[in-house]
Parts: sequence; structure tokens; C-alpha cells
Amino acid sequence: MAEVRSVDTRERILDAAERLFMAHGYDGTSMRHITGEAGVNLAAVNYHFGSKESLMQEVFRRRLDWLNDERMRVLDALEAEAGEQPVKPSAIVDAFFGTLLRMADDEKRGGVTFLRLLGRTLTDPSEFIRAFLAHEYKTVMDRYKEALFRALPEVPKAEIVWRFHFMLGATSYAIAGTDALRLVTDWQIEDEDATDRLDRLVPRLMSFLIGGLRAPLPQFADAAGAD
Amino acid sequence: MAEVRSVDTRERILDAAERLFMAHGYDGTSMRHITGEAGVNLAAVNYHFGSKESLMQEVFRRRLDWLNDERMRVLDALEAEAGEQPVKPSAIVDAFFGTLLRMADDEKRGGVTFLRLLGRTLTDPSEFIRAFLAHEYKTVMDRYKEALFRALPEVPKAEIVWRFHFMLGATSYAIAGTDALRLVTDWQIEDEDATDRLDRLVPRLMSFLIGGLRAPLPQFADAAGAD
DNA sequence: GTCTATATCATGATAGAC
DNA sequence: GTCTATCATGATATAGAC
Repeated sequence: MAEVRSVDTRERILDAAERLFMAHGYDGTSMRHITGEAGVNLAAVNYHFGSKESLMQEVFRRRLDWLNDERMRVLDALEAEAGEQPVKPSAIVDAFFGTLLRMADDEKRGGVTFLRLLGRTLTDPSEFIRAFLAHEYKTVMDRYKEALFRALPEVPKAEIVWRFHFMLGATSYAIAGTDALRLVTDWQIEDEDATDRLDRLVPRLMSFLIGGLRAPLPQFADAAGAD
Repeated sequence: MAEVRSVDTRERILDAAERLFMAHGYDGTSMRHITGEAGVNLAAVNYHFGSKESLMQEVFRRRLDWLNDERMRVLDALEAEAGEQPVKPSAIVDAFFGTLLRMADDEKRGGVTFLRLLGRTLTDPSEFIRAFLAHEYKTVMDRYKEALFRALPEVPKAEIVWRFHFMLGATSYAIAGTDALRLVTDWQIEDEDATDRLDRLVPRLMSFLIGGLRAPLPQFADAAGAD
């Protein structure tokens, strides 16, 4: 009985923490906020997770484990299908970023709340969460990096790495800002309701990312070794 | 004498706050950290700025005033030069993002420290700083939005707005991560030292941004009104 | 303008009864 | 597993001497 309720309590804490970390950031969210929102006792966080830092890690882990497994699964399938041929760059981009963005529709996986939390966390990591995320992402990143190298043999590897980085940035920003509206502007986008906006975000962002990924190579001023 | 030193104190506080907000975020930085780092008394912040929030605003204002004035100046010059013709999209992008990125070389304007602070703040704004930044940016954003509409008459306006948004994201991420290294990966980029990396960031990012801005339009699944 | 000293409050964490 | 009560710490802000 008590054990059954504790599963509930654990999930309630995770849900509340996810929402509040998204809205106010890690430092801006107190344990009292979290337990108050979750309707559980203040001491429950330390009982179930040990510390606030461990709670934060568990908030991410419960979503990222699924996401990164899924990304691996999809890339496996793409590579099996392509056989000896390299996978198309657009398919790789969709496997990585599309899989992420489609979590928005999946409340079971955190929906937009988790996406926005991830978006803001990727540019504002405390040292401990930066290290944690780097570790969680390492395997997947290495696989996708290699896939892009094979898919774009004519593009210097350093360039691909940078462009992956830029793509992460565009995506983080897009998901961090969606629905709470664009951060720095108050632009109204006519003829679109909130549902449209989210549905159309994926193709919009995909076009942008592929365009950037396949852009002509930059000319460096020093014109030296463009490796 | 006392008045002369106070100018010093003000600047020392602003410099320390800029560096610490960049490294630890707003909530993660205490007034004790700031005044300790600046070598001034704890009470000096409240004397000179009134509150921590006002200090944060002043940290941004002293850099953004210059940046956004400069962006307006450059766009004025481009439009005067173009006469009746629309300005080239790549020139607009460079005027907006290039002007920002070139602040990295200008220690007088905050250099990389301010850039990285801005990068992380744009995806992690407290409510008060979000409102403040939106206000600071409004005039400039409206000018650049209009310039892009004229430069790309064949692209739907909603698409341009979204792509500007994606460009902001890629740029924020690029400047937030530079030098402290890519957040989510431990990729090594061979054959490049730190200086190269920064020098080459601008052309790299510019190619990516223009590629995304000029990408083929997305196909929406519902195929309805692609406005 | 600058400083010390302090008021007031919120934080993360834990001990120990139930 | 859950609760109350509390500890130790650090936060912002300010009053008042110099």
C-alpha cells in the first residue's frame, strides 16, 4: 500500500520538477516549489532521489533514455535499408531532430514541457548537468557524426561538426520558444493558430536545417588550410 | 575624489557581474560573488544600481545600446547604397549577426564574455529579463524584419519570421558554446587552435545561416494554405 | 561614496516520531 | 514511506556610522 503510493509520489515529483525547471530554471526552482506543486511532503524529494541534483538528473534520464534509444533504432533501420549506400543527409537529420520534435505530440514522453526544458537547459547548463548530458548523449552523437561523415564525404569533417552544432542551436531555440512565443520579439504570425504552429514547426525547421547543412562552404579570410 | 572612484566601482561591478552571470547564470550568481570578485563592498551594488535586477539590466544595456545602434547604422548605410533596389539577404544577415559576432574581438564592448552571456540568456530568460530584452530589441527587430521581407519577396512572410528565429537560435548556441567547448559533445576538431576557431566561426555560421534562409520552402503535410 | 553590522527571509538537507 | 520540526547556510537588502 505504502509502496504503491510511493510510485505515485515519485512520478508526481518528477512531473512537477519537469514543469518548474522548464518554467524557472534549475536555480530558480526550490524544493518547496516542487513538493508544493506535487502535493507531497518536502522531505519526499530527498527520500526518493537523495538530492536536488539527483532529481534533476532523473528528470532528464526518464525522457532521454527513450529518445536516444529511439534515435539509435531509427538510424539502425536507415542504415540497414541503405545497405552499402550512405544514408541521405535529410534522413539523418530527420532521424535525429525529427525524432526529438515529434516528442511534442507525445504527452507520455513529456510533450512540449520536456522539449522546452531541454531547449533551455542545453544553453544554460550548470556544470553538473552539462557533464551529465554530455555523458548521456555521447554514444548517440558519435553514431550520428559518423553517419553524416559518410553521407557528406565532400564536406570537411570539421565543417560537419560545426553545422551539427548550429543545427542543435536552431532546434534548441525553436523548442525553447515555441508556444510561450518567440523570446526576443513580439512578432505575430498571421493566419496560424497554436496547433498549426507546432504542426508546421517540424517541416519548417527541417527545411532550414537541411539548407544550412548543405550550404556552400565558407570562404576563410586567411585562405590557409581549409582542411 | 570619492566621486571619481565611484565610476571605477560601478564599472568594476558591471564587469564582474557580466563575467559571473555568464559563468553561472542570474540565479546562480549572488551579490556576494559579484562584490567579492569586483573587490568592492557588498552594499555598493544596491547603492549604485538599486537591486540585483537593475544591475542585470544595466549589464545588458551598456552593451546592447551600442550593438543595436550599430546594427541600425549599418542597415541605414546598406539601404542608402542600394537605393531603390532591395538589399541583398546575405548583407542583411551579416549586418545583424556579423555585427554581433564581431563584438568577440572588441574587448571594449565586452568581447566573448558578453557574447556568451547573451547566448545563454536568450534561451534562459527570467521573466523580467525576457521583457527587458524584448523591449530593447523591438526597434531593431522590426527594421530587419522589414528589410528581409523586401529582400525576399518570393518567400512567405511567416517563413521569413521563423527562419530569423532559427538563425537567432543557431547564433545564440554558437556564441554560448564557443571556447568553453561544445556543450553536448566532446568532439575534437582537429587542426584548429582556439584562435582559428573563433576567427572561422563567423564565416562558418554565415554560410550556415544563409543556406538555411535560402533553403527550399517546406512542404506541409496538410497541404492547405501555405500562406 | 563607502563601509560594518544586521534584519529578514528562503534555501537544501536531515533527524527522528509515526 | 510519510510527516514535523529544525539546522546550518546563504540570500537580498538596508540602517546608520564614517
